[in-house]
Amino acid sequence: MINTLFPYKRYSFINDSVLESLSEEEIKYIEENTTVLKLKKGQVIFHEDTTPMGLYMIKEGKVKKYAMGLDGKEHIFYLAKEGEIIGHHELMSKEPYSSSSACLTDVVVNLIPKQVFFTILKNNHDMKDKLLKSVAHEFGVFISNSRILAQHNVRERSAISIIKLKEFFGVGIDEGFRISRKDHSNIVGTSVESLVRVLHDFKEEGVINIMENSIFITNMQKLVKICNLI
Amino acid sequence: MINTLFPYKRYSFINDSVLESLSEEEIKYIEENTTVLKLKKGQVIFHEDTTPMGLYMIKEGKVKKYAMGLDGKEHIFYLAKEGEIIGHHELMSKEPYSSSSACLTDVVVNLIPKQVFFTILKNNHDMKDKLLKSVAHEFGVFISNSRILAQHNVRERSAISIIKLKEFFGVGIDEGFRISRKDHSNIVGTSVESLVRVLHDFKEEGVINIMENSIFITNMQKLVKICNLI
DNA sequence: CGTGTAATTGAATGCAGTCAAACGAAGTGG
DNA sequence: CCACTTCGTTTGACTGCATTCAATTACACG
Repeated sequence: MINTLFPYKRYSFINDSVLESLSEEEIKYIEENTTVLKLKKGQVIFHEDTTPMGLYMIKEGKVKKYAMGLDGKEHIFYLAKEGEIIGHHELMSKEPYSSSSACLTDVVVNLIPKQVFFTILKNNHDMKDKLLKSVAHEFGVFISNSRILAQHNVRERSAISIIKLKEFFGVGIDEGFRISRKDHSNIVGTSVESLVRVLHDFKEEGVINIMENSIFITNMQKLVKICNLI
Repeated sequence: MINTLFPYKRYSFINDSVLESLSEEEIKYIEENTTVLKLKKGQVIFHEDTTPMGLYMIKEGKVKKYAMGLDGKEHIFYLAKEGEIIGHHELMSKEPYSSSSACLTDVVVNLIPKQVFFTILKNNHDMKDKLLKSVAHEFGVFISNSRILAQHNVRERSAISIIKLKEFFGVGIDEGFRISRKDHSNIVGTSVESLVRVLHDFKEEGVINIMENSIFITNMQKLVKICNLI
């Protein structure tokens, strides 16, 4: 709802929580069987191609989901934050992780062992429905992302990323967000240098401002126009 | 299982059927409430941004799922064939279609009205599980596709597409498959001209052959190498 | 204060897209 | 049956966006 000009929902990283359907009892059961992990910025939560141990609930911090490229370059396709769960796709499809997850900030996660997860899922059909709905929704978001990657140039993708990141970091008006150029360029799907050049242009054009490495949007309307969406 | 050198499963279009869990009774119920549609090559099954009416079961033929780009160019991200269902994501997420579907060949589909689908889903938890598993699996495939698009060049993506298409069309050794350059280029994510040039190169290098517009793989090992995967 | 990492800027290369035109196949109507 | 049209495919030439390599500047941290 940040901006009615931007087709927000379909392009957003944001996902509804599927954990609302849990009863008091189930929450208690989960809490008793959960391991709390405190992770530092940069640490990997799980690695691509490994076997899922359970489900991760993010309690604090921001997380990136990415796939490793040939040259060691990361392809970041999803950002998750407090309240979201990660690793549920692979748990459900009973396949190895198709991607890796790592911490963008210091993070606190709860690891729910897979037996616990499946026990709850077995009885809680409401949660099953929510999961189904959630995954199906993410699918639509993913299609949008994929299309953006295929059909927009670096300048447009960068503009889109800035709006999505502002929303993701949940910053208000007159607030900026901070992300490394490397992570940012891996979200946009370009090189660090190309991103830097585009950011430079945006600054010159008066659509953003960069202070202490934080990005501030100064002209949202113009930025949305640059996205060239719809 | 076409070729052990190619990391087949994770990149394939192929998806398990979720319809196996249906009982005799349920199949009868579906058949009584189903509309059979006969569609010509090129016809659209459903349009992006419209409201789902139901679920489509493909009885005969091949179907492309795609999203429209700015310039009217299609971005094809999934191919489906006999036995598969399409439109289930949007039905489950209760959102408008996030993509369009059209016929690559003449097609026969069964349209199962959404009430019928939901009635069955309500009682058949096994099918719900299978759907969940299916969508979660497709998600992994999708991540792979997205990564390929982001990190491989046109030559590599073309090679990958040829192997996937051979598998999709289910042709044996010494058999070719036929697809228009336009559709093919929209799968690869490039222009028609660029694809043609790459195909020309592949032919000269002896990895494929083109006869009567059908593509034959003549040196799979070399083709896999060109993919530059893993 | 020095050292390593991140960010920025410059220069050069090349991949792939666009535009334009030729060619081939298939279908239409006179 | 042939001229005509239309559509799909192919090839050529040109252009430009974005990557890569290289060098410099800014910044964080011990």
